Amino acid sequence: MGNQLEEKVKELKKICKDKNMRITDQRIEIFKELFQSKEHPDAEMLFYKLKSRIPNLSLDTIYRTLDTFAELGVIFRVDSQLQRARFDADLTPHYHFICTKCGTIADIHVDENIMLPEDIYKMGDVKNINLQICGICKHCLEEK
Amino acid sequence: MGNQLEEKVKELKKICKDKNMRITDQRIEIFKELFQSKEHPDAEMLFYKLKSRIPNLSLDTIYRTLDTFAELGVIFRVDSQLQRARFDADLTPHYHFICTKCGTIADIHVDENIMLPEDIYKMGDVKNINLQICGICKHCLEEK
DNA sequence: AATTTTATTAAGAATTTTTCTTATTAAGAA
DNA sequence: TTCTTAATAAGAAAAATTCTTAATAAAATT
Repeated sequence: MGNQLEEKVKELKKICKDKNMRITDQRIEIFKELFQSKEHPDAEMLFYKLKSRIPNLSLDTIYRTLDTFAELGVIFRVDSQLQRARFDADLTPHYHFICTKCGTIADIHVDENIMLPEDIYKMGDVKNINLQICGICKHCLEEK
Repeated sequence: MGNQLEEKVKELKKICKDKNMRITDQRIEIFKELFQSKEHPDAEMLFYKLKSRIPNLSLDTIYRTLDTFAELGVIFRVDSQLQRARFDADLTPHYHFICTKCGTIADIHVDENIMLPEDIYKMGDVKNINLQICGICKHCLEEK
């Protein structure tokens, strides 16, 4: 049970080692806290929870670490990594490819909306379905 | 061609009337600008473009109007309406139901990832797929 | 084990995005 | 035309995130 956590931490340590990243208390504790949480916490929630264990922890470290982890693919960011609110007046069924480098958003038009499990509608009153495919666009890939 | 815009503006005006909302120049021009744009603009991009047509336009009005339109379902917001970055260490295939009222995020686990059209992978280097179902959760619905 | 190198951190300032406050304006009703 | 009040402009304020700099500590080297 709790071994799953240890296993995951071990994995994380290996990834850090492989990437020549240092294994710090902050990194380990932030990961542990997030892994054990089921509430999809934000930086401040983690900060509050970890403050007792790491008294001089700074919020900036949490932001930085979460960014690093998300970049590594060790954790998932639930929010769209868009720094600003973006809008679209096109209401026909389509999704978005978001380039995380240049911020360009491209439409992916489809014949009809993806089929989703019925369970979704049991969660509450569904207002909209937002499918974002994040990555690096062709243009940015060529620049590299 | 350009008639599609006029048609859409007519629709918008009707919706405003039905909802006892005033039909202001600002609202019409913001909608027109967004509808004609294919770049999924943010508030500032719209502000810059509209400034010449409406010299004393304020950025606040744009934010307010876009919010109103999104609420009405007249436009779509591409970013997640999460005000803060939120994270998840669970990497098994699942999606998120986000309550736009209380901010709770609930997991929707699925057997496997949704099938997406191949076209997606032609857009660039896909890093992750983020499916957010937004709405009002059961708990909030009962409170009302 | 001690020393060195340098990545990471803490602290707080700064920046960025968005929202709020208040007086003014103008849409639509009377 | 006048009246009512929703919507706006302007700028202040708030909220979230990132940056700057000096200090710390991880891990490589001696």
